[in-house]
Amino acid sequence: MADQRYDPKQIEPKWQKLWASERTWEVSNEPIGTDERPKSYVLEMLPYPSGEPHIGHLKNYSLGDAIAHFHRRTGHRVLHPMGYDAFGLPAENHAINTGERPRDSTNASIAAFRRAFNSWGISIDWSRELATHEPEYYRWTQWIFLALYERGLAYRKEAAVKWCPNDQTVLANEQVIDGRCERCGHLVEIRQLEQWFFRITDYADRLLDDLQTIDWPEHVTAMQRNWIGRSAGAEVTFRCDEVGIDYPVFTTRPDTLFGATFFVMAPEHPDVGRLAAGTEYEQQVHDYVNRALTESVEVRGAADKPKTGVPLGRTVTNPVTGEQIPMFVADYVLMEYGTGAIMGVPAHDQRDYDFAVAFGLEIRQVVEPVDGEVPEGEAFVSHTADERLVNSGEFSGMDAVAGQQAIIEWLDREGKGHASVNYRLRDWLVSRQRYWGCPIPIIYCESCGMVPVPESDLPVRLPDVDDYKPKGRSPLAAAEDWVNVRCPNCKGPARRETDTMDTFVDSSWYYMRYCDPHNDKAPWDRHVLDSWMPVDQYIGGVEHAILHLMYSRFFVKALADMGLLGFQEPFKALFTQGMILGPDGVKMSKSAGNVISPMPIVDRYGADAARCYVLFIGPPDQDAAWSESSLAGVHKFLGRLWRLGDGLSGDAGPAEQPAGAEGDALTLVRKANWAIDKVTTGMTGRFTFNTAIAAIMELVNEVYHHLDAELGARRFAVATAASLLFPFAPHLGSEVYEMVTGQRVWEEPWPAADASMLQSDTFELVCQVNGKVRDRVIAQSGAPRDELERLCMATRGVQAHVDGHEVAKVIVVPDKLVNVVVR
RNA sequence: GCGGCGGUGGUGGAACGGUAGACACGAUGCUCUCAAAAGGCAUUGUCCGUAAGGACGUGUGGGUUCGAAUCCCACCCGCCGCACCA
Repeated sequence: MADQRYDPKQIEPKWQKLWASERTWEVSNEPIGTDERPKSYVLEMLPYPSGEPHIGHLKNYSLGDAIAHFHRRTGHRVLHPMGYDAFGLPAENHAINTGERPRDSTNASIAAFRRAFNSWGISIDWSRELATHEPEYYRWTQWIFLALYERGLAYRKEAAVKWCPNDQTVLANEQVIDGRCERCGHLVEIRQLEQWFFRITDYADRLLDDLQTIDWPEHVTAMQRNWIGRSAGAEVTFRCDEVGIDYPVFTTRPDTLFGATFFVMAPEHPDVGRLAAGTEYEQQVHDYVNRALTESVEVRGAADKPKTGVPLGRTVTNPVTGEQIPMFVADYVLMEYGTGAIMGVPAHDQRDYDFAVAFGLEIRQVVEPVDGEVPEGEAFVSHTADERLVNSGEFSGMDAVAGQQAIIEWLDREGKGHASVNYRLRDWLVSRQRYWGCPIPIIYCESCGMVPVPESDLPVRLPDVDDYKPKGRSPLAAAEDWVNVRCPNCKGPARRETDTMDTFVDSSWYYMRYCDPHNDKAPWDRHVLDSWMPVDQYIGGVEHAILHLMYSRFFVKALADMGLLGFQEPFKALFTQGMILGPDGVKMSKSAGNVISPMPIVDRYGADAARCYVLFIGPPDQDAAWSESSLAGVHKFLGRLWRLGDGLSGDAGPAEQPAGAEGDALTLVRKANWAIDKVTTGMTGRFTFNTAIAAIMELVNEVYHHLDAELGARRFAVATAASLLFPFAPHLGSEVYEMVTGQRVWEEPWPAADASMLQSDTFELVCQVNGKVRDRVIAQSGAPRDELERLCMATRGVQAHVDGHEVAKVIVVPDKLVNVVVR
């Protein structure tokens, strides 16, 4: 072979320049003439520009780019854009620490990402690039906020909200992990504050039901189902005659209503003080409530916390038994779920059981298994049709499922309750007391009250400030020139809203802006939007399973209801990539000291090797540890392909499959077609790029083993390898394809496997005795069953194990194996 | 506790119910070379055996089947999400 070497530093910039100057990956919103190719929108989650890109970005965009290239070459008009999720706390904290303005550090990081994407050769339509911190973008974020506001989907309300004392801002429920701030890890406090919310709970049912219409990984839809937390049951009214008030409770087990022997309210319930007033427990209740309110989210929420509580000194009426049952206040009841009060059914709820034991309350069994025992010392919580109601008046004897229905109907007739559904999902808290975010376009007027900024005044620009330090209110509040405005209505003195939006608002619609990125009349033209959306393949990390992916679904549904778009789901298919762990198998982090940066890797081995390696490392949806030696192996493989191409470069010609190939040539032609089939299958569905690349390696190995095969066959095999490799290693794929054929590989259609070449004339017949392989023999493809049986029985290995035994049965699987069953 | 995912050589991982371990890393040997780098070729699940060959092997225990890593049941272990949600 020639003594030249594969040199990515020569090859990669050459192709990058060509693609940039020819704007190869740009796609028009108005296809010219007779372009009737189907559209395909391939999108990776946009990066958050903070510092330099890391190895996870390389994997994310290598995955998406491979899919985009495959779709292009299989006849699609592919939209594959890029942008930056530019607002956010890290840039602001960086500013507090260093004094560097968020805008400057963010723009520097964006430049680093742009450089990286170019040096990796990602096929991006750069004409659609956007960043969420630019007024041209956030003008429309504000516009959407106001559209939600007009329809009552954005509202301001005082509520008990989660507050991070370190970041000095409120957080959405979704941003609190185990009682701690997801960003900084500080314990979160509860504060009673007036804040902005989006009414996502209005969409709970649709967000749940429509999960069935999208092709997402099971674990992600499961997480969303879980998070929405829909429970069906009943609302049942318990009346407190002493004060003359009805207290509804929510229960998923109305069939156990006859077993409700006490009643519990959350410490935050507004009636707790009034109910206890004048009773012997007044002081105790007061103290208990105060203590509960000051407890941290983490302590209060601990599942194994012993049950505590205080009697209220009052009773309510159990609506089915008519009994007076005692009322309590206890912190295991949460104000934010259901009605903030529960019926206590100790026999059939473990928490109620624990409470009843602690307070010596009656435990009354009202459901029993048809056969089997009720467990001792714990609640019997099972709920199936194999269980019967007992001690339940007219409902006794019914099975638990039917009994539940019957009791709901009875409650409905008597006006004491009705079927009801509850959700765990809370409304999305979107306001933040921080600087580096999209300003909320609302003005507070002394006489007109809350006034939306008129559309003609958008965007409300984020002003420059000098002090980013959080002080419990937005740093914007100090920008007096900006804050003080005239009321758009009455022209009187007014003040701007100084909170900014959660950055998840920005990223809830960016994928739509890509479709019509330069529109300055509207966030998008609906016809253009509907022609590209929904995203056909979305690719990103699983860490957004709930936050970004649910907020975006909510946005699309809300905007669809306004007639602004004509689809119900933003992301038709989702792929969640696994993480790349450090060489030690531990998640990469500065503290673990195991961070692998993509830039030196690309510099040393080339972008193609880096891209192929992160795809070859394992199934792309699974985590995998970094291995430099495996990366070197991939680099070696690329060099092997390059040398084959180099060797054929003097004989460049069409890469057609040679007709009538025989011997070595036929072997190569078959292997090439086998690889086409393998790679094509791997590109669809599960994205098994690791095995696709392995198939190309096999093809390349096969060429090395048949270097004497005739030129046409070698050229076909090498060109095919380059063509198949192109989505993973676009520079080398282009280089080798050009060396061998003189053509541009990305302008070639994706190769189609020749079905007649996928099967050979003969095959190796596996000969088993009692399911164990005892021999192998070459047989003609398509040979009849009796012929295969005869061949198998004649082998030495089979005879040795059949000898002296009675043949009970022979199983023949044509073109595969024969299994002789002996006794 | 609820929901989801996983457990295969020294390592990463392959395997429509049909040859377990493709491909790659690592290791060993050979080769090219004055030499090295780089390359090429070969071997490589474990155990017994010089070999032919055999036995054992996909977390554990059962089951279905001519045949199970794959399907079913019961467990064990690990990871992820949710969780005093009534």
